Amino acid sequence: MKDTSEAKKNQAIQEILDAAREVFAEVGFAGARVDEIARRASVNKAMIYYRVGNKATLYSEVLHRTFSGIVEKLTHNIKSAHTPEEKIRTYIRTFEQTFEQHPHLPPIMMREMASGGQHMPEIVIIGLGRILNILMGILDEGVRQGAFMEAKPSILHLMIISPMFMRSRMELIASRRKKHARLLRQFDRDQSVDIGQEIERLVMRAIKSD
Amino acid sequence: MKDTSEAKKNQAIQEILDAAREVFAEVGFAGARVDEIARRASVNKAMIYYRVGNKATLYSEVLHRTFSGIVEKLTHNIKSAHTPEEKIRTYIRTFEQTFEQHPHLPPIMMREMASGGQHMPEIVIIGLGRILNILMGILDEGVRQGAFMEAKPSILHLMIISPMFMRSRMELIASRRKKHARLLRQFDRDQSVDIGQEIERLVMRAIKSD
Amino acid sequence: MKDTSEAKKNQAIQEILDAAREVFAEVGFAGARVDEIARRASVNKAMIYYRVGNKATLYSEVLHRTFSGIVEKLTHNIKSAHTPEEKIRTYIRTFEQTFEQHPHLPPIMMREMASGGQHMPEIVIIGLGRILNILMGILDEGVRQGAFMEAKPSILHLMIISPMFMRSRMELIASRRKKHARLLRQFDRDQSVDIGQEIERLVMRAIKSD
Amino acid sequence: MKDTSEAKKNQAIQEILDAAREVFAEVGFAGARVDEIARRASVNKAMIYYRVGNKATLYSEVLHRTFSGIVEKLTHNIKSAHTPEEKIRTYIRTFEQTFEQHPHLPPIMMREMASGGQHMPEIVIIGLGRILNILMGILDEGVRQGAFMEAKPSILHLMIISPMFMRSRMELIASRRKKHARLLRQFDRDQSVDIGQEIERLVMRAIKSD
DNA sequence: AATGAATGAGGATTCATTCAT
DNA sequence: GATGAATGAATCCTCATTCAT
Repeated sequence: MKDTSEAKKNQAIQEILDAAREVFAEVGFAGARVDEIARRASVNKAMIYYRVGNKATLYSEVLHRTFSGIVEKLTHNIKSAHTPEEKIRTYIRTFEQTFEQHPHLPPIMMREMASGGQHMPEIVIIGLGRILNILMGILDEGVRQGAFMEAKPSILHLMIISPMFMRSRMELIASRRKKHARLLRQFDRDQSVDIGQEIERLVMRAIKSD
Repeated sequence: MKDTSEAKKNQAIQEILDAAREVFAEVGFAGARVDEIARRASVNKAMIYYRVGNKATLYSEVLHRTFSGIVEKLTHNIKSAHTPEEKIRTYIRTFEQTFEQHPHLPPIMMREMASGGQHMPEIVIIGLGRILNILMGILDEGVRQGAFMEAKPSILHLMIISPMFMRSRMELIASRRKKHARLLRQFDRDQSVDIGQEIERLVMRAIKSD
Repeated sequence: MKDTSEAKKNQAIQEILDAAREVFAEVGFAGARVDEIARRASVNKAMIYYRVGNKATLYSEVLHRTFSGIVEKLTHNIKSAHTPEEKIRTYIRTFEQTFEQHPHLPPIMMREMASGGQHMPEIVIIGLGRILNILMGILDEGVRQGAFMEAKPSILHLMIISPMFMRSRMELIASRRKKHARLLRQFDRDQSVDIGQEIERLVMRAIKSD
Repeated sequence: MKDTSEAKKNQAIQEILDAAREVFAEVGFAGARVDEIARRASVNKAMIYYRVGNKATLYSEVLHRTFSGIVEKLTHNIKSAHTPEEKIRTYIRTFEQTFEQHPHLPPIMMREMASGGQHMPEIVIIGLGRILNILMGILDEGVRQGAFMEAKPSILHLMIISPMFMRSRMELIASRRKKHARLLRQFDRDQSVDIGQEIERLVMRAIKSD
């Protein structure tokens, strides 16, 4: 009995947060309407306040859930890689998979960055620090082994991550602007390529020692 | 007389658009308040409607002005470069300079991308096409001359542009979160480096033929 | 068995009404929150509706219990007094004691008066009539015996009762406004005096025949 | 031109504040509806926010205006009185007149007192201090001249003021409860008397030295 | 009997936009 | 032409009350 009601409650919360995530991803915090979130979650608007809280709480909760687990996944995946090169490839592919599985993450993150991370919970900042630490570790290891040239981890990180962010959005734009199909032909041609693969290829060439 | 009033009128419009650009850059379209724009432009709110139009018009106008001229500048700069390598370097540096001169451009662009380019005027899409064409031209030329490996222009473009977008935001976040200074130490260490230079170095290594 | 459950039920009702009285005294009917009452009574909110009824019922019930018994107590106390003077003194002291024992009564009464007695149950009006009748009886007796001057019972009643109401509130205000301690020094000096005693003294002087 | 618009603006503010005062007097802060205030002021609801501010500001403004000027009026009136006895009479009559002219004052004040003066602006507290100072001065003067007995000013003040507060409410209740006319006969009989006069009579007897 | 869940009906406040002069 | 005034339409949030078990 208790299990059922507990589960039902959690499901309601989950549905609310899913809807919220969707809406925040589409239109951002300021553009989001609590009514719309309620509609998509198929719950009464007051339910949102009852279960989760106000719009700001809703947003924090979404951010929190959106970014949690990434570092753990990354750490875990990299453990199975042995050489620095393999680790970099894993690094890239892990992010690629993450964004594929969580397509709402890039727009939310991009908007957060655009607004100077005003709502970004501490944990995300800390997570970012840990991610960069991991990358730095890999790069240092590679340099020590004579496999890599030196490279600035934060910039390399951005060269890996942000094209993926942008790419997912480019595809959305292209799909919405049939009218500009011809203009975006170049993109379309490239769309066939796996972005992760291309980034991997270029990054490896960029950092491998000669 | 007419000149004076015409000039005054244009100056008012300019001030409105400058204020609008600032506000849109900071908080996005949905977060922007017409009152705030009026306040920053030191004009009466009704003046905005009288001279420019409603919020949506204001935004289009800002987008239009924000992205105009970029292609021309790029084309012009690249003309002075001779080898494909020099042209790529110019390509990178031109964007770097553009973002330095127009710091509001990255947040606006990022939000636009996040929202699927809903408000993006046609001219921006077209401009993007032209930019990619330029890059494609340089790459093809490089390949023909045996200087470059093949590379997907759209992804390469994103690897150049988007780290610059993100980087400017990272700095903002770091400056606002003194508390996380230690966590962002890695960034700080890198902040001393010129991002354009590092991107240039990595990109050149990535695409140069062995 | 039945006794226990009956007792438990009554205790729940009592706790609800105590909490309600407290809340209504603090913030009035419109300001009271059913949630808050439930919280203070340590019962489930639905319990209030189940056991007592809606907010209005809750309030009537509180008013009813708050004012019940006063007339009886007054009648009873005055029975032990013999001379009109003693009776007046008893009248004053009985109210003083009542307000000491039921500190929530003055604020509730004051708000009721402020709102024109909209929620005042009939019984309170009737009780007031009886109280005034008692006072009138005492005064008439005193006049007949040559002990008192004539005086309007309703005004005399107010001169006795309402300063007590106000005084209890003044003390609350003074205790909350440490900042104005100096300004309220006059009050503080007087706070040491027993208000009942001072009222008694003044009232007796006012009505005693020369 | 400017005069007209300025006057019109002030009139709008005045009408809003008048309506607010009325509503706050009737149902208190928590019970007041901004919609209702707008309706009574015959202005658009947004106008209230534009001209005055939110509900809390509205209330402060009302309190401020309600209590301002009382001390000045009292001081002024008492200046024309010469003997301490005359001064006390003037004291009483001034309050009586004030409450007659501002019938909304008692309910607002009573509710404020009931709620522990939470919204009471500093100026009201200060004003109260000044009023008590005045009364204390009169009493001291009377005692020095051998005209008065000693009496606690704060209690005497309450014996003067609070019956007036209550009396005005009693009349309202009686007028609303035709049903209890018979029960309130005692009041009705007294209603013919001027309360100020009766208070004056009783207070003078109470404090005059024998 | 008891209670966690759910919600309709407000209620305060905001804001883009228009009006009137 | 320029602007203070005015407002309708949201939009967030609350709260008394009812429901379902």
